[in-house]
Amino acid sequence: MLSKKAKYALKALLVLAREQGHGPILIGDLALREGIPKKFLEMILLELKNHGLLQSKKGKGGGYFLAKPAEQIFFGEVVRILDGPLAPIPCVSQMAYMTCEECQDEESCGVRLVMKQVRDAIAEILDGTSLADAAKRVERVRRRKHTA
Amino acid sequence: MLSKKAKYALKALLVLAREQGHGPILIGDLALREGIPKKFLEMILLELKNHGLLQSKKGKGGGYFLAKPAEQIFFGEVVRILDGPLAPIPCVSQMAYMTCEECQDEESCGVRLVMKQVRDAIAEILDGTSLADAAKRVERVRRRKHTA
DNA sequence: ACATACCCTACTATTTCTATAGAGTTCATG
DNA sequence: CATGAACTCTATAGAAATAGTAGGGTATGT
Repeated sequence: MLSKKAKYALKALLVLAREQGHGPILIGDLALREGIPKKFLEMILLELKNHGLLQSKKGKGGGYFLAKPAEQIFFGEVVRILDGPLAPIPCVSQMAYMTCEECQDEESCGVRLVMKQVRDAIAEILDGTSLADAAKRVERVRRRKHTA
Repeated sequence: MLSKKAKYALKALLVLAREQGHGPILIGDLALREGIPKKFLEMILLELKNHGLLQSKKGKGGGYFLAKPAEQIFFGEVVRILDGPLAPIPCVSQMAYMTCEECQDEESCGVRLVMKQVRDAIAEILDGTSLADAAKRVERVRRRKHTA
């Protein structure tokens, strides 16, 4: 399950991706535009900044902007920062592996075998999709809708 | 994230799948064998029974056994019973769809587009893997390990 | 009758999630 | 250099979910 934190983060990042190059954007604007509680979003963006995904400018004319091109920020990275490992179970996590205490033989655990497959499928999608990719797909949907 | 409940359930079911046809198995035996708190497992198995995956017999010589062939019980079903929808976000869930209140236009939401992909990938794996499938894979690993 | 073993409800402790509050810091501008 | 805009950071708090525990009830084989 994706937390609201991660969902809000991704929504805000997608706006920032779209507006990239047009100068900093206010937290308040992002919050208003995406229907996110402002104070909550403040915390989230700060965390993303501290992990190097965003940069900010204080004072008048300030705001947030992407620290790197939208092509280089992936969904997987964002989710890992805010929600932790992608793996559905710690014994198949790449970034936060932990054995199950109750497991007799991890290698031949049926649950683990299947959950490993799930982890890999999730990781392939989320680590293979950048903000730019998602933004492009959104554009395509919007255009199709508009034309129809 | 898979809850311990679902993990324990799947572990117990895999044992029952393996022992299918050899009569009922005691909760206590399952608990001991898989390192699961007995009372907790009791609750879990009951829930699975109430959803039609298991049958039971009371009194001496009693215990639990699968209600249908291991080929017809899928990981997806078990996880849905114990943890709810597979979808990482309610707006892409098949069984428990809910709109995000804050979303302006769901159809062109980038987060949703990507999470839909994730849901489908998870569902394909979990709804495509039966207890029998997993048991077979476990057997294969064990044999390989033994031979080597 | 009696022991065995599942059935069921309720409760509790801990943790996680979703925020909110409020004071502090930096910066542009007049 | 004062002022206000805007981000920074820590602490706190209420609600919900998670992971169990307790304890009695019910059916069954001998």
